[in-house]
Amino acid sequence: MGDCVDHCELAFSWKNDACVITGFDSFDLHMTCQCGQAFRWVRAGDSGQLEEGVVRGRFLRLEQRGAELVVHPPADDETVAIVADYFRLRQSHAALEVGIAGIDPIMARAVDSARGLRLVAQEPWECLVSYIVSANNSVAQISRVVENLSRTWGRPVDGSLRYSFPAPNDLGCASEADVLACKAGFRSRSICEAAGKIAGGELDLDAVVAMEYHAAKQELMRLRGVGEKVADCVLLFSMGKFEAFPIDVWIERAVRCLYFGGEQVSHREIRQWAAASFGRLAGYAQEYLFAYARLSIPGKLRNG
DNA sequence: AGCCAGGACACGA
DNA sequence: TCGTGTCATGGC
Repeated sequence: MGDCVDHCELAFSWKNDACVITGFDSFDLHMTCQCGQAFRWVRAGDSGQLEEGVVRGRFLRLEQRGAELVVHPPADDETVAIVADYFRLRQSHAALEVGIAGIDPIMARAVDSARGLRLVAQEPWECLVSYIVSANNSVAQISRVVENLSRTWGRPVDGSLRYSFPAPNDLGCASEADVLACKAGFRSRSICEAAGKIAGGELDLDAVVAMEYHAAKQELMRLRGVGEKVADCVLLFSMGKFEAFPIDVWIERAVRCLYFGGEQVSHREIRQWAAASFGRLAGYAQEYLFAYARLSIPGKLRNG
């Protein structure tokens, strides 16, 4: 069930320059875009029905109508392909959710609280910078900084007022003071160093993608500002390493309260427990737990 | 005013 | 290998 085999046969039909995608199973566009794994999606439209974002240098304007996903113009073949790929629409997600919900009653509740939540296939470089920025930061602030970086060094994206996320080369030309002006704070130095190392070929993200999970994690952690948690997020959200189990304050709280009776648990213990409990699906389990924990703000999960 | 936010790092024991 | 203070920045 975690083999990421494509199961869903998608159908595409064009109406009025928009493309309607059907054929996918369990999928919730807003849940997926707003859960805090990616930072460039904006809810738009009169009733907040749209999700607008920039992926691979293209402006995407999406709307879900039940079992239909509408790609608003421009919906050329490449754009539609990017959408299907980004949200992994060919993957049978319903089957995966059944598998996760079947692990234990807590996971059943977690899946139920966020059904249709997908792990998107982000671009590694953008994801890396986003999660360097995430250190001791809030989702709203991370989005702001990523948007500032794009506006400052990215390229204008056709059909929108948005900008592409700058390539390592483009960001590599920036001074630390320039990055600081984007409100990146104490993470500015880490961003500049990462851009320099990747632009200079000292670290090859394509090579990291090809590595086995643990080796890939060690490689990413060579970068300043990249510890275990950030590395796991990059591996999970942009490199298809679904055994990654990022542990942040929310996950620690959720695991401690829901599984360890409120007793203190070290990150090392949580990692071992997650690997033993969820195996290759750890990343998906983590994302449902994260959504479940954040949904129960403020404090249902606090202190046992 | 003080604490928290999808932490990492240097330091000391 | 473990805890602790610190790092910008903004919201509550």
